[in-house]
Amino acid sequence: MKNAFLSEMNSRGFLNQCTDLDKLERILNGKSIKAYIGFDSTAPSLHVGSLLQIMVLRLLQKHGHQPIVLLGGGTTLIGDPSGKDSTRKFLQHKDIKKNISSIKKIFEKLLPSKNKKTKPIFVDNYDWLGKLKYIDFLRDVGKHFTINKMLTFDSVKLRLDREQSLSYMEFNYMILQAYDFYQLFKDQNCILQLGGSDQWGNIVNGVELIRRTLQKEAFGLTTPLITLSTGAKMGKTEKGAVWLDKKMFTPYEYWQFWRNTADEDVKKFLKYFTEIEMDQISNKINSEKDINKLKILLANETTSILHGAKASKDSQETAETTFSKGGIGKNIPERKISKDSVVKGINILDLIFQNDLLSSKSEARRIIKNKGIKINDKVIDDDKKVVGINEFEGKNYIKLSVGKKTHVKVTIT
RNA sequence: GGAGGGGUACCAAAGCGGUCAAAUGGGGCGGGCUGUAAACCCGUUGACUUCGGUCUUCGAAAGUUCGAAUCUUUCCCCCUCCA
Repeated sequence: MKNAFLSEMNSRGFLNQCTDLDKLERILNGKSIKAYIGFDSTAPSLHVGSLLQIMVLRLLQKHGHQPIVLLGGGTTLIGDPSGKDSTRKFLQHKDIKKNISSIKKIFEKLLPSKNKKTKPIFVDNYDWLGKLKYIDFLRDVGKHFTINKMLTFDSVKLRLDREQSLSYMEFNYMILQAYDFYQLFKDQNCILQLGGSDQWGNIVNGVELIRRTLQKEAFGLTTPLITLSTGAKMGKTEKGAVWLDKKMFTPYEYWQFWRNTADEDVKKFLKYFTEIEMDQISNKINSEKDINKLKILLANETTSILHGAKASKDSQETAETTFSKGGIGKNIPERKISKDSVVKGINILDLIFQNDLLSSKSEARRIIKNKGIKINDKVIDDDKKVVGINEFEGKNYIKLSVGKKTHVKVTIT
């Protein structure tokens, strides 16, 4: 592959399917293009599940092309049935708008905007979808879609095969997404739509719509679906989603998430989620025998991309202090406790519960029984334990641990 | 429209008048081993508790009964077959 962008896409493992790779390559060799990816606005933040797409946009910028970030104010009102078993909850337009504005902030951190030629363009498809007239739309756009074909798309077929209901509203999703591409092609001269492999059907529909209505060629390219070695989907942990917004998921937690990558996934993730040059990655993989060092590298790089170099370094230091030295790192989540309660003494269950470390006292009791609760690394084996000034050992804080990985610093105020 | 089957905890699925806070499996959580992996092993998995118990839960509501996830009635939802 001669084109630098596509060849890096390829070597990083980002290429899944393309409508016409050879032709796209010829075009990319000749000029800079605009490409777009659409993002759902169902939540106030994106989570790591969208990170691969963002990495692709960064790569696009690195090679001199301009990304268009489509935040689906219109399509989120409808809900993409791709890969979903059931209709998701109905969102209100005002909530979607709020989501869009906070998601946008994340993109502003992740996509550099200094270079005029590659700075990201943000669009909201509500701007055009919201204005559509039903009859006109059916005549102009709807006539290009046959039900016969729509029924063959996975997003629809899977639902029907499993006999899960698919509303007429959702059934229209793919047409709206196709129309988005058409719109961006016409208005912005955007010739490429990127997306995850589950978006293939939606993307192809857009390419075809453009061909039929404008007699022009547009391209679609998808990235593979990432699955973890455990078979689970990326981005969700048992404790919830791994959010990119630091208010919802702190840099330290984010660092920990990557640090805890399964052995089998580390090399793959270095390619996907860091921007270390490919030859350096292979060097490191070959020379580094300690897989934990590679995990730290992964955590450092990913955290640095999202939260900045300092946050990444702090997180690493915190992890080192906390896990290797058994101390309290500076980025460890902090909790406050009033001087009063310390003097009076506070029951261990209340202490845990009040600090939101566990969702119930029963759970805390159980864990105490299993020797999972520690104060300053000493196991607490009595659920009636009263924590008082003694536990503070002359300092104004203690380390309170639940299990091996959750540690908080409780400070007297 | 007709005939049948079903809705049980995070998920799947058993229970079909008391011994049911509900078998079993998965998942989760805690511990052990290790490397803040994986695999494996042990424990645990509704809430509150003075550890005696108490309270809330088997689609929803009402009822029968000393006692209901289990029986009755009505309602809501899902599925299969026929038209």
